[in-house]
Amino acid sequence: MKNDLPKYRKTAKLVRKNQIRINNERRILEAAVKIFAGYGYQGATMRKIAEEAGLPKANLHYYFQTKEQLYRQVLDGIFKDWLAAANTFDECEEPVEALRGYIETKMDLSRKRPLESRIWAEEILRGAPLIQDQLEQTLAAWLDTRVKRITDWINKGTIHAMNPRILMYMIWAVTQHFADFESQIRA
Amino acid sequence: MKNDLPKYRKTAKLVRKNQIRINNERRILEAAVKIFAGYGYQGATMRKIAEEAGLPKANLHYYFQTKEQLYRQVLDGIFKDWLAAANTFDECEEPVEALRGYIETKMDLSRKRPLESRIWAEEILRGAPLIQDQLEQTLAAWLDTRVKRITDWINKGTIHAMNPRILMYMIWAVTQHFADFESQIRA
DNA sequence: ATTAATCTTGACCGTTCGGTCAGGTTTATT
DNA sequence: AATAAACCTGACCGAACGGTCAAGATTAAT
Repeated sequence: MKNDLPKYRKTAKLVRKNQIRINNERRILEAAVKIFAGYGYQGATMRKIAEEAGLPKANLHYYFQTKEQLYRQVLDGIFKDWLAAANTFDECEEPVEALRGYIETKMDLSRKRPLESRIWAEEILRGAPLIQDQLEQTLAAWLDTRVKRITDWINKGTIHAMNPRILMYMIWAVTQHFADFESQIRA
Repeated sequence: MKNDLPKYRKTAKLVRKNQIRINNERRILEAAVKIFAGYGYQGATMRKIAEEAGLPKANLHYYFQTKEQLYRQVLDGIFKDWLAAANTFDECEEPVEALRGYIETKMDLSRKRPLESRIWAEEILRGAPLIQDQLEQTLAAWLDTRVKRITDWINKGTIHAMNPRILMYMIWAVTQHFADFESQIRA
């Protein structure tokens, strides 16, 4: 009895209580995306990110202990989006539609979030020094199921025989690179 | 008469005279390629390059005044090689052979010189901040002649109708990205 | 109203960065 | 042999880096 009201209020308060934290972390992460995309990991500085976020530098370190941790969280967000987009590959039965859907979704993602795409590309280019484990585990499994699917298509004669893994890499390469270079291609 | 011998000797001496300079500049450039490829422009330091070259840091600054100048020379070398490879596009009359030859040469180059390819990719990814002008001039002209060629093929019906510029970009993207990501693809 | 927890921040720290320079050594020229 | 030119380098510099911290301000809980 005594607990019900406090409990209810406590929950409500908790939502509001974290508002400052949530808000500031978002601001910092958004600023971090811009700066990391524009300067790369090494070129980006905590000062620039703080300036972009409109907060004192020491405040960034209150929410994210180190530059590397901040960068990791940025990468995490990108990785989740990328994986989600990749799932469109499973929605279609026919190879043409599945591939087209996947490519379009991936291109869309890169176009709509060019900054994140750039950060991602740089991290991969540098050999994914910070997310190698995560990438190897998640990506290997993800790739395997798609490779199996393509193999099935080949066996059924729906598409020409080819190394399915190579096909996936080609699609990956084309979309990623296209997205990254699009702004320059325009010019 | 009096001049002949001295002149001859002078030339011979000049060749030998510059040996030290030529040798050291080569050593430094080779070290710079390794370090720039491994750490990126910002991540690379003159100390690391000096260590890799086995020379004191101050010595690098004797031959290359600034880090940026050293980096520019590295880029210059890569650009020249890349352009030379690109000329294989002109050697064949038939589209299939021309394209295949170009792609193969470019892939070969990327495979044989993965470090340079990486540096190049990173520079492009960052928006070519240091070689934009050079790139725009040389590349635009280079692209134009190839685009004309592809257009001719299309008009003759030798290949399917498509945006020739897009075709070039796709080939470029695939080969470049493939080369850059190959080591990871292997793993 | 008081206490506790969270948030904020200017000032500061040790380290490393790119770059400089004086003065010595080696190599080329006469 | 003497002079000049090119080369070498340890020691040093100011600036900027990532990160810390104490002490105050704000917000939440009792």
